Amino acid sequence: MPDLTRRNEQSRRAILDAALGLLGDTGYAKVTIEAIAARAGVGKQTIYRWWPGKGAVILDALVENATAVTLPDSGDLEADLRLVVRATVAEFADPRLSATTRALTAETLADDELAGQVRDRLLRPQLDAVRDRLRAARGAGQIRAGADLDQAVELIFGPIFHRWLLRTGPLTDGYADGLVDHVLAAIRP
Amino acid sequence: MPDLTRRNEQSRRAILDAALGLLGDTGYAKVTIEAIAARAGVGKQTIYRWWPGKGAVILDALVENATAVTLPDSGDLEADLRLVVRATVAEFADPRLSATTRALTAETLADDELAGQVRDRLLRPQLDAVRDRLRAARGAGQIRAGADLDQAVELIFGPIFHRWLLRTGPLTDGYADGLVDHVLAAIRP
Amino acid sequence: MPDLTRRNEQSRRAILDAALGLLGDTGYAKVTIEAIAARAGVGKQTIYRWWPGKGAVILDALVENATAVTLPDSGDLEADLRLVVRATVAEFADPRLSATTRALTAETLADDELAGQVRDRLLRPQLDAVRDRLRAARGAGQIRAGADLDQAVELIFGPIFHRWLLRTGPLTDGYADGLVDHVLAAIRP
Amino acid sequence: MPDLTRRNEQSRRAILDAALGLLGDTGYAKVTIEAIAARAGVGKQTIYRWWPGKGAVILDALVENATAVTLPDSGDLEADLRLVVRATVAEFADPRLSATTRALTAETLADDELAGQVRDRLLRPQLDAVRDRLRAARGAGQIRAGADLDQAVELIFGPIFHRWLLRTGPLTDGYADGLVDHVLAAIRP
DNA sequence: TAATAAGCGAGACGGTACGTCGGGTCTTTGG
DNA sequence: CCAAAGACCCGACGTACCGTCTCGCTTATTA
Repeated sequence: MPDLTRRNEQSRRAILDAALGLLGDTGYAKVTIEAIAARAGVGKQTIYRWWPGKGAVILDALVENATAVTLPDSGDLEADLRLVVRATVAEFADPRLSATTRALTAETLADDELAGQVRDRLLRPQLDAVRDRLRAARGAGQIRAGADLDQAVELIFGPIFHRWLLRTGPLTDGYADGLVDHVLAAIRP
Repeated sequence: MPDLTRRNEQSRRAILDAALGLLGDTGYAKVTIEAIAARAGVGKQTIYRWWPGKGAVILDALVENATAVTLPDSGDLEADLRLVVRATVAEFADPRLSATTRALTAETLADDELAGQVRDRLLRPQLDAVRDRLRAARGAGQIRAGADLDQAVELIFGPIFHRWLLRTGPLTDGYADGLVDHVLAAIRP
Repeated sequence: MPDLTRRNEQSRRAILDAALGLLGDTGYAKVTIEAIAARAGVGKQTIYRWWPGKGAVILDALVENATAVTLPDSGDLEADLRLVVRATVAEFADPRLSATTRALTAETLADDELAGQVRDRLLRPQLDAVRDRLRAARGAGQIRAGADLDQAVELIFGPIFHRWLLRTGPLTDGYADGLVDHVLAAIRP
Repeated sequence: MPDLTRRNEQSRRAILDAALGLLGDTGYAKVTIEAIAARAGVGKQTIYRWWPGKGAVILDALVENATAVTLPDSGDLEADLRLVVRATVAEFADPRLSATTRALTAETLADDELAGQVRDRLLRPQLDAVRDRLRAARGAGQIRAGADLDQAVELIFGPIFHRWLLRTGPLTDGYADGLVDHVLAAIRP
């Protein structure tokens, strides 16, 4: 196994940048290990040495660029939720960002190990942030005492994901607000 | 464009059966056009003549085998919903059925045209059946008058999809029931 | 076996014309049974019903269009030979005519039966005409009494074929005349 | 363009050997790039990387195995020529060797570039050796001073080729000797 | 003058090979 | 000993033709 201390940081960055660049420029189908290597000016082996496959590279690239998610706690649960949900919906609606998610989801479907990594390293922070905000709201009595917070979180993000994958409707602020309304109705005391 | 009347029904069936068989026996990665053709005892061209790609073949195979979905209307909305949701959750939990869904979802991510077909021909009937049941319930005053039924439907299926894709929790009857509770809470008067 | 009396003359002509047309227009590589059928506005089966393969079609087309060869007998053997040899050389030098010969030769290399047909139906008349002229010359004492006329004929056409296939030199009147000189030197008394 | 220094010599040899082996064992029609690759235990790409097509592979194989041709100069031109011509005729008569020549000739007919290569790399040495011997003979006054040596060479090999392609007669020692007689008669002083 | 048989255009069919692409591994050469 | 470069074996891609096989339709005998 390779010695992490000898890893070339320049190559690492070039590979991650190339992966994201290709995703944005040419679409998911054209993103191959060979293309990443070529765009990064790197040998294929240098990719295989440090990552198990294309999906892992993309995941690393996204995790690297992901900004820490922190939900505001203004005291007004509805307003706070509206903020995250609108942001999330906008992200899925953006073709650029959507492309990377699409790519990663595709890899995920054929690779259980990767699926776990994506869940834990990329999505969990986001989901946990929302759950923590809900927990605070529950403490404040704005939510039913017995409400299952994990399920509440999925009640928010599941429909977005569903609508994005199936294109069953628009991904707009209006949609986001409606979703928040429904979810709140489900968990309020 | 090929003349539909001259199509060989035997080959058509053999191809769809081969596609499903391979998905069940060897897993998604091994399902290639070449393998389907070989297993069906058919020339590759016969597949390309009638389908644009692997995804379309799988879709046709699933649509062909799909049983018409009809929701019971026992008058008890909660009981009726519990039934569908439990069934859906069980389907996603079953490794065999899950494999085909996984395969189709992967193709979907790289092919917008196919995505639309999957939505309209495979999922819509299921989603519409649920929506119709909800409409009846709304007529009976069991649901808020102003409730958005489409969003309600997504509120049900979205979380299941999400949990299935991300493996964030078990897909059990208990989960199904909890989900129904939440959704009902969101849309009841 | 097909009934010759019911053969459609129009189709037969269309096929032969299409074969020659394709050879002239698109080059040998593009001449396929499918292309011939398409250009002739004919079903593939109509070709396979009457000919064993592409080579046989081309052969028939050439035989049909071939003009009867008759060598003049002016009494002057050298002049008479010069005439045929110049004509033959010119034929091989012409890109259009050369293309069909090339195609036929290629088929010949993979099909012994066809090779015999080409020899007997297409070339023999030409070769025999020259041999007959030589026989007359031998009678007139212009050629050695014991000369092998068949070999003499090959001595004329062999080098032309060789030079044409291998492109070892130009195919001009000058070349033709030089060849005649050499051959005559070989067989004169 | 590929880097010649990195070429795998083992693969190269295996490919050439496989090509010749297939030609000998199964006949020309079965010699495909796929078959060569399979028999050589090599990826198809490795063939396409280094050769433009089947013909070029066969040519290389033949050139590699060709023994340097050197004509003896015993002082007796007739005896020396008889030797080469008999050997050449025997080569064309041998079904094994004939098969490769047939294959190469067929490729040649559809590929001008290859035709030039065959001429220059495979046949020229043979032809030049004979021409050199003739030149020596001319120096010794055994041949007409003004004789065109190139044409003389074609006068020898052309008829052999012609007879081989058209199967107009047997390829025996007797034929070879008769041919030498005629050619010598044509160029003697 | 029907009926019946063949040829016909069309093109789907099971195949084989094509030439290309990308996967993941291995090797060479140079910091 | 990492990294670039890229050759290697492999497997699948989508395409082109092969030669065979139905399909209806037309066209000529034969009853």
